[in-house]
Amino acid sequence: MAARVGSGTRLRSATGDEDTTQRVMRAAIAMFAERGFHGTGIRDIAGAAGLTTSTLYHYMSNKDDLLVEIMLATITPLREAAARIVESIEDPAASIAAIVEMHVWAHASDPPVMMIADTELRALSGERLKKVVKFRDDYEGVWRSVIRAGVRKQIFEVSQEELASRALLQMTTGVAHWFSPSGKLRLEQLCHEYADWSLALLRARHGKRQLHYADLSLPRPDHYLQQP
Amino acid sequence: MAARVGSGTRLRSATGDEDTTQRVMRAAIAMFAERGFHGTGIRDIAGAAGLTTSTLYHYMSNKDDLLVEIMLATITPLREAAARIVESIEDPAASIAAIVEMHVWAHASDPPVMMIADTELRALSGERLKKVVKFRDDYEGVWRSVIRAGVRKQIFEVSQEELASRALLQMTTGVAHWFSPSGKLRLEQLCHEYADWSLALLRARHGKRQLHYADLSLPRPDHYLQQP
DNA sequence: GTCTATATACAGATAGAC
DNA sequence: GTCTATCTGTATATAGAC
Repeated sequence: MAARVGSGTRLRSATGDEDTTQRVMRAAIAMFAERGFHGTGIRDIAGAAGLTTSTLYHYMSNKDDLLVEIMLATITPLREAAARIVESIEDPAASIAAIVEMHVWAHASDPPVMMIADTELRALSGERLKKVVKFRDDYEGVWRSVIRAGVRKQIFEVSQEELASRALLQMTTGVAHWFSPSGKLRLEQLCHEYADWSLALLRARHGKRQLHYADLSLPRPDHYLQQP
Repeated sequence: MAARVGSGTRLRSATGDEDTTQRVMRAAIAMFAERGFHGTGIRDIAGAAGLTTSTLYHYMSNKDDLLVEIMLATITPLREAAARIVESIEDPAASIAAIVEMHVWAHASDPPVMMIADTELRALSGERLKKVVKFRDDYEGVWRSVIRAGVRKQIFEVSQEELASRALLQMTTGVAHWFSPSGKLRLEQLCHEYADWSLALLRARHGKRQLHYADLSLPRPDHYLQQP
């Protein structure tokens, strides 16, 4: 049986045939990112995947579910990586730096899919919307709790913790809107820069000394994104 | 003659009758912000404005031009306010703080229209896109040049000036995506907070002393948005 | 699994009466 | 300036042959 997007199927099936499903996903991602969900027709997706519209419907249940699947497949790895980070790093300053680096890495590595997750929530409604929002809120909750922990331990100094976490999330998510790998900036350097700015914004310090990214020793930005 | 959106007409006509034009604009803004440009039908706009679709076309030339008009009317005041700020404030730290406050004020005061300007560029193409992008780039250019000036005078300390200006813009623009006036946070307090964070991110200092928002004395965040 | 053909609804936009 | 009626194209989705 083929892997069919929607209807609770997973991204990859164990019984072969997932190449086409993957091609459909990537085609939809490219089009949604460029023209938006409502700006993209079912014919556009089919054409980009090299299928007719009827054949396309063999690989997905409908356009809405395809979007949900794309979003969940996008947010889930971020959530898992964030969980691994808070599990393995105690210091809130190092944690938030690692989370920021992971987040920026993911957004710069695949801007189209991240842009969709960032901007197309409004195309959903009802149960579909609820499901995706829950995933996103869980993820953002990790950011908030790390910042709260840092404030409690007097490592960070911000009065509005939730506000600060939103500010950091928006700043870092924005990378997906302009980053292109051809740019002169190396990906790792980009991650370091944003992590350092995040520490500055939170006025991170150990004792009296202001904390910089260079004071920490973290694994590569994509370390926690890798499956264990 | 009525003020007709598109075809180079201005937002307000001198010959009465602009009430309906305004109502059309506000209706379109509300719908575009909620469902997106492509997710909004011409019938939705007409309905929200209390008109039939035919009558709607009496007040606009077409849907694309309506979007362009909304975007230009949104960006223009920001651009003008930013110009007034750099004209009247010499210190780059005070300038960037004032620009951030103005920007956040505008985005929190009217989230829907700012969200549209932020997310619906991809709905445009050709000449229309070029025109709006030029306006936006001009505005963002002011941020960059202020940051550059601060780095030159050794008031700011960032290695990637363009990157920093993008980070600040994205962080502050994000306010439009969640702010609701019913929140417990006062609007002015919000502006101060973001301005302070921006100074922290840029590692602003006068001499050896790190600069905080409280060290500056700026007019109210909306001061420069008012017409002279 | 893939196709041709098509059902059904809705999109943006206009004609022309009043 | 506003309406009713409608044109024309395209949208999502499906039926059913191969």
